[in-house]
Amino acid sequence: MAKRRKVANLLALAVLGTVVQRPMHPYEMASMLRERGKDQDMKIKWGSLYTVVGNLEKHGLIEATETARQGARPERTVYRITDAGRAELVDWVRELVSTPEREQPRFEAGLSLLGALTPDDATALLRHRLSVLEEELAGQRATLARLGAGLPRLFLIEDEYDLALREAEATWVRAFLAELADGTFPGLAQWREFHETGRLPPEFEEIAERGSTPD
Amino acid sequence: MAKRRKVANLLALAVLGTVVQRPMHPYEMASMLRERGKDQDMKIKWGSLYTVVGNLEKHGLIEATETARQGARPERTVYRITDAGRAELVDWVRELVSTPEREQPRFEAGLSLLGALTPDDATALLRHRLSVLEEELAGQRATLARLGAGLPRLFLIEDEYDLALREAEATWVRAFLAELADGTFPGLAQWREFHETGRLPPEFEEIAERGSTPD
DNA sequence: ACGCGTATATTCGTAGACGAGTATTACGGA
DNA sequence: TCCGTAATACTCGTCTACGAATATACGCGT
Repeated sequence: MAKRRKVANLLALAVLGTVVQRPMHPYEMASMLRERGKDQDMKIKWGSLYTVVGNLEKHGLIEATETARQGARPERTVYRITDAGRAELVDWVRELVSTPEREQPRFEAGLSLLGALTPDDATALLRHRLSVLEEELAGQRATLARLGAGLPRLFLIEDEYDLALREAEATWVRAFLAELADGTFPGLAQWREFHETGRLPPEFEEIAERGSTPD
Repeated sequence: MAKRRKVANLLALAVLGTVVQRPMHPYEMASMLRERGKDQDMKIKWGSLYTVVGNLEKHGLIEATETARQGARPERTVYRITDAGRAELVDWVRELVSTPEREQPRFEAGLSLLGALTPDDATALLRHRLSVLEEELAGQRATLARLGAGLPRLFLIEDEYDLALREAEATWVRAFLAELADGTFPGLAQWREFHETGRLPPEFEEIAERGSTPD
């Protein structure tokens, strides 16, 4: 079992990743993260940032250096990474890269309860998802091409990976939609029937009672 | 903006998904979830379960019916879904299905700091990841085939989706590894140099200083 | 030279997530 | 029949995440 990290929040990893470059104060870390677009989705959570920095310090992964004060403002504490911090950073990245981990994406949670919608509703919504997805993909491809011109690939692999996976998602949704649209999806009739009559077709009752994956 | 849910935890969605079938007490919900393998990764978090059930009740999405007591044990409260709960369930699933959302998978976080490892280390770790992934995929394919025989596809789409995405991940990792192995990955020399000399090649210094994605 | 919007920089309170503990019952074997 | 182990069913306390509030500095339009 991966020994659990003293500071588990992924934001802490990002912080270590910035402060390894040069000493910084928290707000500066946030700005650097923001500049890198590391945040676009996960918008900087100020609360967490200071908690996490505090914890990193408590566990000796970073340490305060100067605590300069400018004008009458609260003093900005500048942190520097320690050897332990550097070690933790490498170890953490090694773990993340080497070990696939089952995550629970929200879409999957939705899919697992897709039966709660009517087939027609599900179809319409998936179509919507697909079109948004396609738009976003176009944008991502463009950005990647633009940045790829001036930056080493190494700085962009996360984006390449993200793009690849989202493309796979789009492909999957398209295939699923096709089956729904042309009626070849097996069980479509029963699914529809269930929503019209409000009852499960008899052959499913026992199935619904127990779980669907009796491992 | 998606109005935020009164109860945001995804576990709450799962709970609604079980209790919509018939009234249940918390422990029973957990068992049903476990049976469905909904947990294998996200092992049931007992603490959260009762908090979440409490919150669902507080917001009128479920309500207590009988509070039977057997023997001297603490009374088991049985909950039933309300109309509001049913509405919330459908609305939530609709949202999850219709709207792609940027998530932050752990692997991606690792990739974005891949530069912290040496190319050789990264290669070895990715190979490890790939082999674990392949093994898991074989397992998933087998399970899916086995279950697919006795269950309607609708009950298994999350698994199909998950399989498809993990396959895409494996494919991507394979391609990346190939580039690293045959040395065609651009910037490989500089990456290696950085770890040998401890300094960035001059052409990257300015890049490292500002962010990599000046959106 | 004076507001005023925006960027800088951090603190604090609270809701929620979760691990670990607790207590009872059922069951199977020696 | 007696004990140990597994399953049932929950409670509690801690630790964390995060939103929202706060307060000052700076640039620029008028």
